[in-house]
Amino acid sequence: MEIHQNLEDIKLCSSQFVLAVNDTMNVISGKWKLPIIGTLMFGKKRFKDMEREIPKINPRMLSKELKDLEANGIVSRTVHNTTPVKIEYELTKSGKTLNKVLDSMVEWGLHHRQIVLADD
Amino acid sequence: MEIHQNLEDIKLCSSQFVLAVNDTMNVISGKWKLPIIGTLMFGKKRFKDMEREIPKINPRMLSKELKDLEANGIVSRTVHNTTPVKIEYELTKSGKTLNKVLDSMVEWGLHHRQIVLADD
DNA sequence: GATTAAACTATACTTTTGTATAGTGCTTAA
DNA sequence: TTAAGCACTATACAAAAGTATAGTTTAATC
Repeated sequence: MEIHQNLEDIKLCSSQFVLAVNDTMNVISGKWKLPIIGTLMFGKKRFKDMEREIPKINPRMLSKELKDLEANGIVSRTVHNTTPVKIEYELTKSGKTLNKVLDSMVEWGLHHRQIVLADD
Repeated sequence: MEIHQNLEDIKLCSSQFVLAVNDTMNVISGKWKLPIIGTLMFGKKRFKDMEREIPKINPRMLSKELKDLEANGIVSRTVHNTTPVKIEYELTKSGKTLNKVLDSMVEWGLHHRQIVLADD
């Protein structure tokens, strides 16, 4: 009986892990999410700034992805009550902690490149 | 002059980082890559085993993704000279080290969930 | 008064990704 | 000898993701 309970615990735990990985994947997958998160790592930005800084992105995609990132709690959008209004996007706390994931990806990517080159 | 050289170094370095992240993303993105890598984390598997273990995957996708992962040096395919032939897939060294990336994703995902739930 | 800038939105389209379903060639077990 | 298992492949299709291009609204600038 106890063994079964533990098995259930393990299943529950590993399914939590799967959910967590999926959450992370959803946040960073797609062609433009990482470039956007990347520029915001250097600080607040306005829409037009990002359009200029991210090569080849178009406003439709930028708008769509920013909404997505906002809905997922990665980016916050602030409207400043000036005339004309100034709108700024920045990473949330959660958004900033994504750098740990990115770091592990940089590390793996560099390491993997070395191995692949060594094999040829 | 030296300052310029350093700036160039920084650009070169950060572009290496971007390439590394992209490599990692390419390896894990798509609907089926992580489920496949996930089952192989528990050891060698045959095609049919994986088809059974990964819910809802179809053989076309499994075949396609395995080829992709093999081409990227994440999975190796071994043909055993028995009759009938037995084919086994397993993670390469590089494939196994992906667990570090996955761990960071689990950690971020769990953490992010807590924050999102706390905000509601 | 015309032009420019910010912050987007709308429409139509192409490409990529994934699904559904059936079929092939080989081998062994009933 | 018929059926069933393995390791896939083939074809057609649907859905998701991304692109191209133009247009809107509000305000500031020349």
